[in-house]
Amino acid sequence: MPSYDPRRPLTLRDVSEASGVSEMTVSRVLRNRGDVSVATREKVLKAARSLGYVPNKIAGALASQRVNLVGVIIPSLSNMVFPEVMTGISEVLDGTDLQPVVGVTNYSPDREEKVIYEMLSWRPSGLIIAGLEHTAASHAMLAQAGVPIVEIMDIDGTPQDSAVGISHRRAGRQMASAIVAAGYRKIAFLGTQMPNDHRARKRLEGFEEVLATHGLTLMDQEFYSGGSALLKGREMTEAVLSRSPDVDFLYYSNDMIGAGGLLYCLDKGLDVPGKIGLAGFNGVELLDGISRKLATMDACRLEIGRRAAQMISGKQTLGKPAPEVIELFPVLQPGDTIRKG
Amino acid sequence: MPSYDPRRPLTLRDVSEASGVSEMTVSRVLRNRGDVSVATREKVLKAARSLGYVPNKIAGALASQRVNLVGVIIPSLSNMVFPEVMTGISEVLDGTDLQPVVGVTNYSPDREEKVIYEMLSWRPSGLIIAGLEHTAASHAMLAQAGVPIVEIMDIDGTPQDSAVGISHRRAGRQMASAIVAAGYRKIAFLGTQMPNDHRARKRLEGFEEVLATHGLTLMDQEFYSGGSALLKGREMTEAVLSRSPDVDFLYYSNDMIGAGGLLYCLDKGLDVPGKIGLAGFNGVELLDGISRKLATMDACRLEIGRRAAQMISGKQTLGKPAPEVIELFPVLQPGDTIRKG
DNA sequence: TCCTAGTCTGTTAGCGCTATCATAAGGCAA
DNA sequence: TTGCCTTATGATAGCGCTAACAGACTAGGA
Repeated sequence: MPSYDPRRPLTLRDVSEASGVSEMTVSRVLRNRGDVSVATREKVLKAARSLGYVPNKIAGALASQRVNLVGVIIPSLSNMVFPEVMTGISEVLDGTDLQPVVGVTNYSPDREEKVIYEMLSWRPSGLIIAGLEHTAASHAMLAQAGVPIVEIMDIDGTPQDSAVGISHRRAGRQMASAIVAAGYRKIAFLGTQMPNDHRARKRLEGFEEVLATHGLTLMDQEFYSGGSALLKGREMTEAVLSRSPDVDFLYYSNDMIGAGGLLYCLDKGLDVPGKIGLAGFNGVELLDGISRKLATMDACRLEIGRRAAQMISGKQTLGKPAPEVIELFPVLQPGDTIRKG
Repeated sequence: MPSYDPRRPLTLRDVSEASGVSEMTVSRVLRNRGDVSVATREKVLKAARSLGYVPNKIAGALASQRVNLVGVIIPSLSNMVFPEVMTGISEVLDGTDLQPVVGVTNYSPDREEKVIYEMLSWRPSGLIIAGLEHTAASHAMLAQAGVPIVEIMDIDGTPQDSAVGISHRRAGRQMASAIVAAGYRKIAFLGTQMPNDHRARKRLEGFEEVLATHGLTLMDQEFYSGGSALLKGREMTEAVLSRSPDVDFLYYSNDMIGAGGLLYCLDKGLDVPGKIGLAGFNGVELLDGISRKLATMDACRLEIGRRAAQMISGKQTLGKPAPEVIELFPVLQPGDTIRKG
């Protein structure tokens, strides 16, 4: 057991003195860089271990001008979508020397601005950020950051630098086409009351666009914010069905509220998908345990995370990274809640 | 718009030159520290803004020996429990100048060791870490870190420094008592196959302890790992019920699989809670939308997060922090799946 | 007048590392 | 032997900021 004063933090110098070599050599051993003889290496490692030395990355980063951190800025951790993106990112970064650091904005542009500022002040090697819509100040910071920026989830717009995502507008259109093709006509939308959830908004826009080409409009709409999504889905569904009893399709902005609605319909003994159809969005695996499978579209979250991480880690080595936009294509999963054509 | 070479990152010196004052004064303005005349302050802020300067916290942290980061080390983000802890932590830290940084261990002790090392190498102001069980090396690092450490979720054991949590053993005992009191006797356990989920293990130990005092043992057990929890709950329940048809109670290690089991029982038209009772653990609000409410115990996650953050931020100011252990007491929520006494 | 106190700004010296170059020691061909 | 390369280690000079102190100036009391 080492005897040291815990109030004086250990530095390279302590390890250097304990092992009888210069600080530089200790640094080389600890980073596996440069030629060090086997004997010296062992000696240093032994000393470092017995002291319980943990290198100070603050100092290391300042000296080397390199920080092995990748900032990841997302709106929320509590719905199931972003943890899965994180999984994809971690999966890829685990094979590099980069580390993700998460910042959460709660769908607030102001908060996003602060998080970007905070992140950039640590001079990360790259930034992965959800969405294409940011405040003017945020855009300015991203533009001047001097590191690769990858905007994820959405590609309906102009990326700052690179982007990986799906077209939510197209996703909305696809779902509308499928619903109309299945013969549903009296369609209601149930979604979040979030002015800053641009992706949900774009899906709805695409959705209504297609309805319009068929001479249709939404028969009813219902919005919520906060609370347990499953429960909200149930409540909203009840509200819509009592207000507009002849609705024959419920389009939800996400799978969680869709599942709540589905459970409600099943409880009420409604004929799903005969008399009434339902669809959500996201492909939340979590919900696989429900007896009837909700129609949905996979948002390619895992793949988006992977690609984004690859872009950042790939650009590490190169000098002048070329902006790149990758579009992924979600697949409609009709499940058991849309009538078969 | 500023015209600058994006390859040369901005420093305090650039702002200093642009505004005609010393770097020190710029630093003071940007940190709101010390006396600076209003005129100078404006001048500096204007220059900083127009250049798009973002301070370099790496250098600042090294110089001031202070890092406004709190490391939060948790096993997973994909079940609902830790995001809620994070919410509690953020809620409190938002009122301070501290910032949480998350590390995820995936329930692996080795990975936890690496994450601790990585975190400590950034010299955070404090560390919040889930659980009391760590590798020897992890314990050594925590002991020598020289910053406040708060172990959360669990208090059945000896904390390194401070701790906030519940007694999972007691929680298991409470649930067993309630189940036995309601007259159930043929009890099965369904849980995760994770040797490192110590909290689930402790709950089961407490549970079996009480059964034993009533001359009972578990009639059947079923374990799973990975996959959609809701679906696994369904499958495991089916397996148990077909293997042990006269089981009259299903105790799940978490609410998600419990909910899967509940949906299965309801689909099969079983008499819940008459013929068969169910209970989970966690108080996952997410599941409120299911028509029948699963018996559970709230794990006080939000409160744990809040308290832990308070302990860290409180210890910021004081010199020698006193270790502190806070026990919270979960409340049994009988829901609709345990017979009324 | 001096002296003190208060307000503002600048100078100096690091923080704990790493890049870079310098040096020392050994090996080996000519 | 010389010369030159290779391997192993050390010395020096920062990285971009901030703590701590030093100074310049103003105001006001004796």
